[in-house]
Amino acid sequence: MSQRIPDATIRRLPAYLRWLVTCNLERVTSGILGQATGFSSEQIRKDLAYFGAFGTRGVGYEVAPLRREIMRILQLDHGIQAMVVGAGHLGTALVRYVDQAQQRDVKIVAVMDNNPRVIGTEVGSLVVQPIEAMENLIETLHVGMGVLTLPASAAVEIAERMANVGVHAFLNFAPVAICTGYPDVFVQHIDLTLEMQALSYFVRTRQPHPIS
Amino acid sequence: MSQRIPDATIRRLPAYLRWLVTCNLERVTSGILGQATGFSSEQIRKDLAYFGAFGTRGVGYEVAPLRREIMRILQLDHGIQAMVVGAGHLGTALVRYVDQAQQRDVKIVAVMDNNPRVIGTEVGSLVVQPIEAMENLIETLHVGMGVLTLPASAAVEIAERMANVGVHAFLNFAPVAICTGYPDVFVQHIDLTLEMQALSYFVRTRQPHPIS
DNA sequence: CCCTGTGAATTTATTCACAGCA
DNA sequence: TGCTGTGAATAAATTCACAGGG
Repeated sequence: MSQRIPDATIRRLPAYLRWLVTCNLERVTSGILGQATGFSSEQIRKDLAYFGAFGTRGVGYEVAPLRREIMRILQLDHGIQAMVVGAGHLGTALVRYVDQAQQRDVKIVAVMDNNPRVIGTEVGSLVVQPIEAMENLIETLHVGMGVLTLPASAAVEIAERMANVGVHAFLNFAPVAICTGYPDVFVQHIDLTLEMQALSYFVRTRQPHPIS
Repeated sequence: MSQRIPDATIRRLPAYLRWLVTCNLERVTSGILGQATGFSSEQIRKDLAYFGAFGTRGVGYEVAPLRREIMRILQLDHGIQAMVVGAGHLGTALVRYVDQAQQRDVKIVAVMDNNPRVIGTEVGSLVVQPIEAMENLIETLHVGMGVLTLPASAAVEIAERMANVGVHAFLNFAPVAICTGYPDVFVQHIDLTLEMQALSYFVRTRQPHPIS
């Protein structure tokens, strides 16, 4: 029954989940969910089947239990505390953005910086804390996720320090590869300028489309 | 010689490129480049081999020609103009972030919004323009890439309008699937809250690591 | 001997096709 | 009949293993 769930599936689950919490339906079919999220219906059925038979044949899936199950799988059912390190443009934007998205499952509980001019200023509902307090705050606030929005030069050292006190998961916006010595630390790298460069490959000739 | 270059390779090229422009070396081996960017050396050799034999056996790769070739592949050699639509937290942060990253290859040339209170304000070196001017600006500024940092409700319609006047590539931060009718439009979806949710799967038990 | 280039093997992911149940 | 669940087929990506040139 319980085989390993592929990474690709895990990365799709949050997209399903968001639609499920906003859809205002009691039941849904893989076709509808696929339409809404941009994946194929087979893919969705296969993904959902990894964690048991939730659908009823001929009908579809009950939204509420499906939603609960995805939250359980993603470990969102008891909430995750995240810490943003680096209160520059990106860091502050991220805090405010997540703040206003009203997420209850993943919550940003602290913003750190090492610039004395920034420490103490308000960002959304938080106050920027000095980097020296990092280890203590991670401990007391039960931080399980690190969001790195700082310069490449500092990112590696900070990640190492966070990993040392038990942070296993990172969202890294710094333009550098993070390699803590720990094998079970997971780093998701997002580099906005790299994304744009890769995208540029797909730009090709700039021609107005015929209205089909 | 010229078989199709896989998508996965294209997405890695920008990471190689960034290291190549900052490394201050004349030659580099696949091992060194791999160490620096976090990929395996075999992978790098395979990637680079897709666009011809650039290395010399026993020695490595000449940095300058390799750099030029990657830029050519990614179509970064003649520059790409991008337009950011939505001057909220994320949009403004993105503009300032890319501004200060001093990118010459992908350049943000315009920021649009529909809020009269925001139109006319400065964001980095740009002034926020009204959404009505979008089609005209895309034309006159030769915009080839759209960056969508606006609410889900507006994103689909805006993308459609942009595609109609020839924008083929989108970086979509809005929490919604973009489906223009056009098959050759490429949408890269980035959803920061979804990334954090997927990451939460990897948080598991929060235990300090033993210093190994 | 070192490091590239590349077929072959393997792993991973997606799509197909259809059996089975409401 | 409609939609799920799933093995089988296919495709894509990665890793292995080593031949071959400098």
